[in-house]
Amino acid sequence: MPNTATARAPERDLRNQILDTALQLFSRNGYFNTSVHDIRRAAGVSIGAIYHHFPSKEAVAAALYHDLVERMDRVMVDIVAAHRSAHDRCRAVVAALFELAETQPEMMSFILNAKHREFMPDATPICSSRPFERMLDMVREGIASGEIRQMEALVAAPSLFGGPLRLLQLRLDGILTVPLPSVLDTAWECAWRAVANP
Amino acid sequence: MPNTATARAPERDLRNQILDTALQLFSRNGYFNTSVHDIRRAAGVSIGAIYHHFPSKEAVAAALYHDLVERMDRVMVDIVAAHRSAHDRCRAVVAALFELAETQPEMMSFILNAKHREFMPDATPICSSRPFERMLDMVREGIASGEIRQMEALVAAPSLFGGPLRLLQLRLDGILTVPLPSVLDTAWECAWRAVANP
DNA sequence: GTCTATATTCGGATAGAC
DNA sequence: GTCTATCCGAATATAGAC
Repeated sequence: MPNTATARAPERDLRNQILDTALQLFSRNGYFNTSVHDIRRAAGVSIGAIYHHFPSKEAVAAALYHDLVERMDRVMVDIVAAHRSAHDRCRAVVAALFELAETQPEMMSFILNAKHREFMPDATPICSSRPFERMLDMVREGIASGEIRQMEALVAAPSLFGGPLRLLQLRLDGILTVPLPSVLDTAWECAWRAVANP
Repeated sequence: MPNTATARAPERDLRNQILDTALQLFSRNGYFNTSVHDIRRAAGVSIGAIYHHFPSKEAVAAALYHDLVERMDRVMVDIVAAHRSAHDRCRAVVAALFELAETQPEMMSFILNAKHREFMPDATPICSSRPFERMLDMVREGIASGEIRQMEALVAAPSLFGGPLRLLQLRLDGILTVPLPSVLDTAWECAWRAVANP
């Protein structure tokens, strides 16, 4: 039955097309300022198609959130595999975040700005998600190895990543007009000095 | 005419009562998850009273935003007047923010979390507001005086305040369970090391 | 100036054809 | 599986009494 093969590809394409469009609109206008009809129009699909693939508008946002967090997590896993020291791992994280913010600003905007508690039933703070947990683990190991000064990991982690993340926000908001990678060295030097063992 | 005196006080009370209630609901449930009827019920006033004092729900949020930014700005002005060096000023800012986050978490949550672009016509990024401009100015002066290392002020400022702000966020989200002032010394040491001239 | 009741718009979700 | 047309509830804002 060739129809299954021919049907499956567009089916998946359609779902991704809906998700891609929703990401753009959500990150640009916000979840509540985006109606399902807006998604329908921008994606060039029908309402029925959206409600065939997702049970509700909320589910679209939830699926999007899930996918993006998973992608972020894969980035973290790759970094842990590629580097050994806490210093190198954390620097790679900042570099990757900066790179992603330039190449996929909608994704970063959605993950960082979206208040998921506002449109998702299970109030999952973004900082409790797995990629952020992995960043916290990197810091913990850095403290254990002596690379990072002795202190609460819950204080060290935001002290290390808070600056770069804030900078990223400024970039997404259009306040910072130069590409993030061009300030990576300076930003990282500041971030690392904040917690490094002298 | 005594009625003007007796009427003016409750009139102003009512407006403030609406704003206080709106702040609580907005910061707890978000702007879009809060209906005017919710405000009406929680504030114990009528719909008519709300629409007498404000032309729209959006205007309630805008007035709230304006008031809170103004209060933040007064805090900054006082700090600038009370301290001389960039180090002391910036530390006082972080201390004040930590203190405010404990005593008035709704206010801080609204200012930091609310995506004002989503419900305010004039898309004013929070970082362009005057209190944040003043923080940037403190950093600029620190760079000029040599207290802070030579670098772009737009990189130094988030590097300095990003950590504390991130920590503040963790506290508001309930991830950090200890009061912020108890970690002020550690957090500030990290923040200042990030940018300080050695 | 404050209230109640109501109008109008709008968006999420469904039904049923194809 | 995808579409069009439609329903229903909710939320903002208004009208008009007191």
